[in-house]
Amino acid sequence: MSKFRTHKCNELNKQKIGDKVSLSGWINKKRDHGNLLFIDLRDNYGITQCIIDKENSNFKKLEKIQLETVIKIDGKVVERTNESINNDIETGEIEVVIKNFQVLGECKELPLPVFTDREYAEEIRLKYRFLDLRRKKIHENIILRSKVISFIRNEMNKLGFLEFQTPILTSSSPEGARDFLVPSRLNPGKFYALPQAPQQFKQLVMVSGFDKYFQIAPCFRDEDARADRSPGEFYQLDLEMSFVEQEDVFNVVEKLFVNTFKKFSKKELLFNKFPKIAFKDSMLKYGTDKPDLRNPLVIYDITETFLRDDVSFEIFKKLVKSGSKVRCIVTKNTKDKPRSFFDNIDKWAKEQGASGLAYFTIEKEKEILAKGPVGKFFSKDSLNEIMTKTEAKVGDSIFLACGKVEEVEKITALARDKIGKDLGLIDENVFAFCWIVDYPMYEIDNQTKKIKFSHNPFSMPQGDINKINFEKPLEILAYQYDIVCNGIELSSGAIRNHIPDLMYKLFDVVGYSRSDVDQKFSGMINALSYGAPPHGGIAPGIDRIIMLLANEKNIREVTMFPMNQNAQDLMMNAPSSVSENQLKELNLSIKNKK
RNA sequence: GGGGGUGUAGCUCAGUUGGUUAGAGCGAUCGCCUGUCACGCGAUAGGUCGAGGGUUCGAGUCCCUUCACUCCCGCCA
Repeated sequence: MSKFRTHKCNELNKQKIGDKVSLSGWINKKRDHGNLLFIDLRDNYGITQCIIDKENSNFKKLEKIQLETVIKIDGKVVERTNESINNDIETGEIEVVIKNFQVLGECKELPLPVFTDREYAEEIRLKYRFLDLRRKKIHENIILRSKVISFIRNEMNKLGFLEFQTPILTSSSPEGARDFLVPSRLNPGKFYALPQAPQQFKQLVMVSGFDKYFQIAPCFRDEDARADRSPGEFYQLDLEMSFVEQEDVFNVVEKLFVNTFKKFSKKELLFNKFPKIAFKDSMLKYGTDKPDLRNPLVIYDITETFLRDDVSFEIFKKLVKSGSKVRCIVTKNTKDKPRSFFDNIDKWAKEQGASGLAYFTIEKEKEILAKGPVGKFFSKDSLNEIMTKTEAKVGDSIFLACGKVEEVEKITALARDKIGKDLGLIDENVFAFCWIVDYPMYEIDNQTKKIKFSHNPFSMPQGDINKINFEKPLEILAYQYDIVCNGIELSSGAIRNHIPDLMYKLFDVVGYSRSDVDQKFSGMINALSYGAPPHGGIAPGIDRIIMLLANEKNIREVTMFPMNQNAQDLMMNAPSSVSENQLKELNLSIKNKK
């Protein structure tokens, strides 16, 4: 028997009435009636109400004890009267009459309350994370995280995947995010980099003949944080398979997701078979490559209508002539919405940095006409054209944006979310998964105007590899895919290019010479030259999966010890200064101390 | 790097048009209370109004600068 307890705080019930028991835990709450004291004792498993009265010599001491003190109590289980049963807790039919108690861990005055559902400032939560983590919701989130990871691990094992660890200290890679660097003591002036993902290693695992690999892999990227993006580090379910095509990866991952989400959430899956949307179509219909498919709104391109002579919307017409696009969103049956509904959206769009959203409502009097600030610019025939293109009906409204393709995609994507939410079109009780496929191999870098890899440089281009037209690189598609759920990008993956010659040609397009490639990716390119199997994989983000399952909007709510937005750990005081001696050993000196 | 929001007691927040000694709830301390489960009642302590500067007879409130936290843009193959 344990020195500290005979039962956990969720275990006692009517069957145990009369038993002498010991419990250990935190004092969650006290209710002091002067001559009678209730103590809610909490541990990881639950809460048990303990009770003591003034007849007991321990009464005065317990009355004074701080909340969150860790104590052990010895006592007897007694039945509660019918009126005093508490159905909110598992042990609500009984209580423990305290005989003796012992303080196991004292508690100073609390900097933040543990027993409350109230939200409080992030800063104090992070500094006292160990207290914050005692609170119900986040405590449960972290337990959920453990269970999900354990479930995934088990599923992967069942599917024949082998779990391997790959190095944490590795080399800096020229592509992608900013690296975290670690100075090498034994190699002065040189640095390791923490892996942004075990990308090259997992491919090497395939070349090494292990066939199916996975890992709950820590990934490190020195980029700025967002609500759904931890600064610094996060976890991926990294996986890779040999002798597979895109569909084979899809089948494995889709099953895994369906099983995981059905097991850990009450929400319905909108699609058991995830729809596949080509990148190009997604950009057109949703303005983004991470569409929220819970939202029924769709974006239409009606640029051509603005070339008509009977459309007199001169601002847009002028822009269209200089290459701009007009995209629109149709809202069903909104003709009776108040003017403020439309104006709010226009105002909101301006706050997003767009020039606003024009709108009109289609009505029918003698004939079809458009009402609203820009309605007068449209003829009957032009409206009919728009109605055909967009399947809009009388009574529907149309929100219009005009601009360069990227601008118009961005604002319509945001507007689609905004209008969907405003109109209550989004079902919060479903998960809508989809695959985004057929990513382009390359894109134009907006800053440098040069061509660059749009995703992973190791992806396999689509089509006959002997007939790829390297003269038109922007037209080359890759076997590159993402999983998106409810507008959140959960994973991206690819079938890899395992053919060195092809790799050189693809890198040549972005200006890497053969020797550049040999140098920067020596491990990879060398390995691919010694008999590499065709292979591919994907890497779903664990933290975001847990976010969805826990119904949280912020990744810190599912991360045990997160850093703040400035990548500082307020509890451990990281990052911190180091001694001169440490710097000296590493051959480093700090240039500007501030 | 840029934009928005927030910053008042240990915690969560209120504080009107610039006007007396800056308030409430929770927590803390002290007292009362034997059936609560957000127990109740009474009292006490607790404040660099994030910091600095300015306007003013007078600033928590207005202006400027700055710091911290947060959300977004950039960034994240």
